[in-house]
Amino acid sequence: MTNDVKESFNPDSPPAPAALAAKVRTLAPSMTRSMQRVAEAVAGDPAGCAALTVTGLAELTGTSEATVVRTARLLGYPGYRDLRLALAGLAAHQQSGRAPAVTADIAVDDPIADVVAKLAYDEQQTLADTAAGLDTVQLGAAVAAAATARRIDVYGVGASSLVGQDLAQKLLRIGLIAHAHVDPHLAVTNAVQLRSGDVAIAITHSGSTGDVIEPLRVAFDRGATTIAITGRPDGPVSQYADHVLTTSTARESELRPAAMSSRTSQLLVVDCLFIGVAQRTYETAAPALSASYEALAHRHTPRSR
Amino acid sequence: MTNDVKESFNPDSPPAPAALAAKVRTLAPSMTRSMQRVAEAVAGDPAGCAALTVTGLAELTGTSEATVVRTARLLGYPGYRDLRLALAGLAAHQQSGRAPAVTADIAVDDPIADVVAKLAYDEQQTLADTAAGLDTVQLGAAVAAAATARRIDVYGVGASSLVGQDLAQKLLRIGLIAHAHVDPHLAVTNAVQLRSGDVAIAITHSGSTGDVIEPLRVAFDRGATTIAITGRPDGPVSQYADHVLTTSTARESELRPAAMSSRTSQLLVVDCLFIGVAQRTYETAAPALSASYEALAHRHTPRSR
DNA sequence: GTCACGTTTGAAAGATATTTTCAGAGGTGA
DNA sequence: TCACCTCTGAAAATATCTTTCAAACGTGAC
Repeated sequence: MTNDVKESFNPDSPPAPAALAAKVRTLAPSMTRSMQRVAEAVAGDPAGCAALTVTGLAELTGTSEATVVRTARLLGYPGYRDLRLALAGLAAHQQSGRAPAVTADIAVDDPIADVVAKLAYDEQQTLADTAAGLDTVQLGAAVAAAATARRIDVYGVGASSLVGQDLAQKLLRIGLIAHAHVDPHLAVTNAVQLRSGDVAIAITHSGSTGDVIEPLRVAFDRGATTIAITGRPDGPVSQYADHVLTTSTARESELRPAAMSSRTSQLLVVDCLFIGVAQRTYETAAPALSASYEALAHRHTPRSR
Repeated sequence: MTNDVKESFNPDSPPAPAALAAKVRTLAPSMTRSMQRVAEAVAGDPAGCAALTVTGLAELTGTSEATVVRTARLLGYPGYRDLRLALAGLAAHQQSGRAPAVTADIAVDDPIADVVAKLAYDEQQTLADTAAGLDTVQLGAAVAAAATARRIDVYGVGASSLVGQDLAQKLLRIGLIAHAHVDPHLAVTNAVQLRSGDVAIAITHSGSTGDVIEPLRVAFDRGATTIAITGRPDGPVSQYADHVLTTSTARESELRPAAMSSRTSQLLVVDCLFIGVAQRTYETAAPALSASYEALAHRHTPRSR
């Protein structure tokens, strides 16, 4: 049989979802005049009909409830109620098939709803790209180093600084000694203290942020295990990194600076790193996490309910 | 005849097409026990529930018809009939897209590659849920207020503080006067300065973080336009918010605290807010953005290769 | 502990929607 | 023209959904 339903590439129809129009055409000749009017309305605007009661559809088609029910029966449903459910499904199906035009850049005059859709789509894309491009061997090595580190220093400036703080905050929560450095001078000063068994993590999208490379270089020279989280694995920062974790570089637009999407990518990498460490230190991490929840609980006012 | 084909991307907030699962999670905490049972059944097996009458679903969940109707109302539908139609749509929707393979929670003994895949998937899901559940009208109003604000104060503590800093950082970049407050005492002290024409933004996942609610309340009392970004739109924080932007509540596990996925959701909302504001202030925002790029350029060492 | 009060809940009444029934309208061929 | 059949919709019957209301439950105050 040759189904040439052109609206969807998925003509799959176990009960009778998308093949409704075809069914109407097939059965139309065996219908009476009134029933044809109903069937026509149903096939022409499934979504609209799904919103109508049996009485409403009868009025719309200038027929009676009885006729509507008869038509539903002829189309293979137990009654109008079930036809209506099928129509609702069909409507949703059609709407989803309508390819969302979210691949375009965000423009100045985009309505706010489009901004939300495009942004969410882009971020999802960034996540997928990052996950696909992440070297799990490098990640595993980084996790191993961090899980057993005496102390962990994180360097990041600008947008990356927040990512670094996020990482340090979480590592602290599971009982590790982690610190995020924002001030480049203090970062270098502290890096001097590092030695073998310590871990230094530099976060920079461009891979060439001097303020971040410098402390990492010092840590590297001191014998610490160094990790770079960067979108440019071939950049200068990698020179001083034992392990390089690559973030993806999403497309940017005038309204959406690179810092925005790189942050999403960086956060995913950082979260993976964190969870990996939490797994390895589960014995101590789990109680530490519970403890921090409880400590916070009293800071929340009781809910209204 | 009047065909009212609704083909806008995000028709309106009351009926939720695919965002149902997210909506259930968001609203679940504010539900009573019986209603939670119903909501759980609905979210767990939309297709199955779509086949049930109100009586059937009441029996299945061991509750009464009244409770089922109440739940449907809470989820934003006029009654059970409409919820059922939406469920039918959702079921059809789900059937078209194949079931994802990475729905399991992250376990302690997952290999690192699985962690990456699951985490990325969860985050993507969180983004989709957030985008679907975001009220664009509220967002638009928030954007309008922020774009014309004399000054913008952002409150957030803990994980949300980083989100707040991110927002403030970006708004500063396009020439707005924005400040992220981390210290609750200073936040209140500063909130006293606010007045009509100013904007205060509180970020709290739980919706009941006293340290964040307090400054927002003060700002609200002073006549500033207040915005709450929260996962609990029915929480105490909303009392003092002119506009509530809802973040989605993703499932959490022992290794993946709620703070982690809420952060993703919050960042998306914040980014949408930012871009909305950037659109509205494009004349000044665009040059400001370019200027900040150039100012940063010399901080990057020329790349190797 | 006990009481008062607000919340939650389901049984049953009430309102709608759907299905069935049935009698008349409309058509067709002798 | 008439007998006969099909088609049709009004209205009754049934199913489904919604609302009401009082009892059960939980919670905080005393």
